[in-house]
Amino acid sequence: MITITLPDGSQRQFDHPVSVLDVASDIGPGLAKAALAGKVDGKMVDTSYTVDTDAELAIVTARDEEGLEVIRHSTAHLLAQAVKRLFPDAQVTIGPVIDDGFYYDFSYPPGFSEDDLEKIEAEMARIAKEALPVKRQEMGRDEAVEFFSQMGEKYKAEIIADIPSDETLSLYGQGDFIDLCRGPHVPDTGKLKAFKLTKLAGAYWRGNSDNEMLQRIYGTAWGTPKELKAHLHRLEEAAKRDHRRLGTQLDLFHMQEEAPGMVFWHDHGWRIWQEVESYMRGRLRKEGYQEIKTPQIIDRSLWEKSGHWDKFREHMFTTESENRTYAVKPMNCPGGVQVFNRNLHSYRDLPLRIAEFGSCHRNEPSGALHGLMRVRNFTQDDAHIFCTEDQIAEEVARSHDLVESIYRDFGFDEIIVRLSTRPEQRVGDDAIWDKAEAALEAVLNDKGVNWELQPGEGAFYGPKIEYSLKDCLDRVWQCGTMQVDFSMPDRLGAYYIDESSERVVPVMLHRAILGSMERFIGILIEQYAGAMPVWLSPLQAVVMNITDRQADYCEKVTKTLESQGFRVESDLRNEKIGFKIRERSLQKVPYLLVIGDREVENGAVAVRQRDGTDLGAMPLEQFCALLKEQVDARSTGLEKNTE
RNA sequence: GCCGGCAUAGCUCAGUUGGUAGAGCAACUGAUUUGUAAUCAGUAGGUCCCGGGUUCGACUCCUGGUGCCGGCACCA
Repeated sequence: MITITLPDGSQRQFDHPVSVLDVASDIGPGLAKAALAGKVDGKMVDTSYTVDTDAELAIVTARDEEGLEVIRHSTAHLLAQAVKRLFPDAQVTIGPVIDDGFYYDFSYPPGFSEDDLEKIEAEMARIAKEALPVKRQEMGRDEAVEFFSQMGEKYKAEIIADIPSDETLSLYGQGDFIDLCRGPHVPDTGKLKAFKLTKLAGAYWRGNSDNEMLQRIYGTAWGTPKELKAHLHRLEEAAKRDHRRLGTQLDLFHMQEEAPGMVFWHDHGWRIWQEVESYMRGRLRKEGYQEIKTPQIIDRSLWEKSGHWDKFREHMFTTESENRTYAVKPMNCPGGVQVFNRNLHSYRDLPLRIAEFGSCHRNEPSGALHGLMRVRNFTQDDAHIFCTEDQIAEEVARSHDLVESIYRDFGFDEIIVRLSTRPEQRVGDDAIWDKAEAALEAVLNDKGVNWELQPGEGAFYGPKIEYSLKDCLDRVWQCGTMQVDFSMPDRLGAYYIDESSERVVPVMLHRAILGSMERFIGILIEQYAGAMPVWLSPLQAVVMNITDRQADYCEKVTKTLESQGFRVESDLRNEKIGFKIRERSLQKVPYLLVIGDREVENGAVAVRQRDGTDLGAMPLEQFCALLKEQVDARSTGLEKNTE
């Protein structure tokens, strides 16, 4: 007797071993049809899997997150099968599930074109219609290597050869196609009916740029056509928040061919920048930072000392003059250390926190550039904290709190925190790295932060904590960073005098909170879809008259608001009020003040909020107070975004 | 840098098999003085990304660049 316990706690008895599908059928024909896989005692299995002991079982359908994963994984196989049918010379490699979909990498030297995607997708639909049963079989490692080698699939064979020899592997076959896979998979290809190939890209074999470039095909897959459609619609909506599109629409900035990866900030964009910068400056002052400014171009010798010349020379902009070579600074730390070195420091001065809004130039690979997110000229809200080893934990903790508090002010709740540890190429011995990594990890754990480890991703001089945010398409961008550096101060001759009058090399913490001003503003724009919170809005209110009769009064209102430090404009054009409101709404101005004869008479302003809400007429003083409250609170949640 | 795409007016885009370009919005001018998301009329605006080539003729075809977009690699 076998007892199967279902998720709702109910039990079913069988006097013989049963497959997942049997159980589903036993429950009902609808479920049997919807069954994509099963979960037996927490483990995902095929519907054909046989249960021969008492177990907990859940039938997995397209409604479950796991079901969607199965669909996506199976659709990747479907893609591979279609490609093999149409391009027999293509070799398969790997095809994992990713957010909302999957991809599959093929080796196909002639390369695919965009047109090929359509053909492949059509072939996939055909195979799905054939409803080919998907069958699992097992094989020993060596046997599997032999199997795929004979098929001419050398990439598959190579992958399998890396698996320990005593492992048994599973293979999944459907019609004329077979692939190595852990599974589970849908019972037959007919279960796949809502997918779309989305993009074609190159990707290096095993992620290494020394290797061959493969052809990667991305796709998305869902349980129903309706879900697929909704997903595509979400992508369209997200594209409307793209900071590059909004940058043009809202006249914030532009870029042009003559200065690739560099930004021309327009008045409104620059107002956002200045507001962000002055806010940061205020926070830093309170945290006991000094602020400095260092030269844009510095002799090569300093970069040689710091080690950057050796490692990053290819990516530095250089210039020659009178037989000397200079580099446009790619980072601020060597300059910052010069300021530190200019004075003799006592241990009593530490920690010494020195900030700089430093404009850096890096000749990034052309393919890396991406709007404001990845540029060649960016300004870091950089700082270097010189301290003793004992002070590291405290300083890292303080910076961490500062990051969290500042991100909150900007309206970000979801921060991705990662710890990147020693890379292969590095300076400093392992004992030092041990200490530095432990220090960072300890702070994150103390703070109860949910963080993720990125082994080997640290800087060449030290490990780092990275604080990342997501853009409108959920792409992750690193913003803040905290790096422990035991090497640079020594290389650049920094020291302080300790209690016994000895010279000691300080530890240097590199940290940025926003990271790059450009990137952070890019993310802000996408976060708010261009409707910046009042305190950051380039224009906080526009005063508009209905007829010429109210022009003087409008000017007076504007002057009053300006004198209180608000960013305000009059719109006295001879246009209908509806037209002005439309235009300014599209500009996402938070408050529109409509002035007609009634308002003039009562010394009032009629206030319309960005989301369309009419707050009605109120005395000017009351509006001033409202605006002030918004600015002070850095309120972000008041309104919903409007298109 | 690598793979795949794209590049036409300030912006968003049309442009059929090669016959020297068009719309909407914006801009400018005039009329209109208007109460919460588009008043009407007129005018002007282009080295069709840049350089070579094929052709009687190239926005269109070929070729070499540049930039941008989507990925990969990179990211001090």
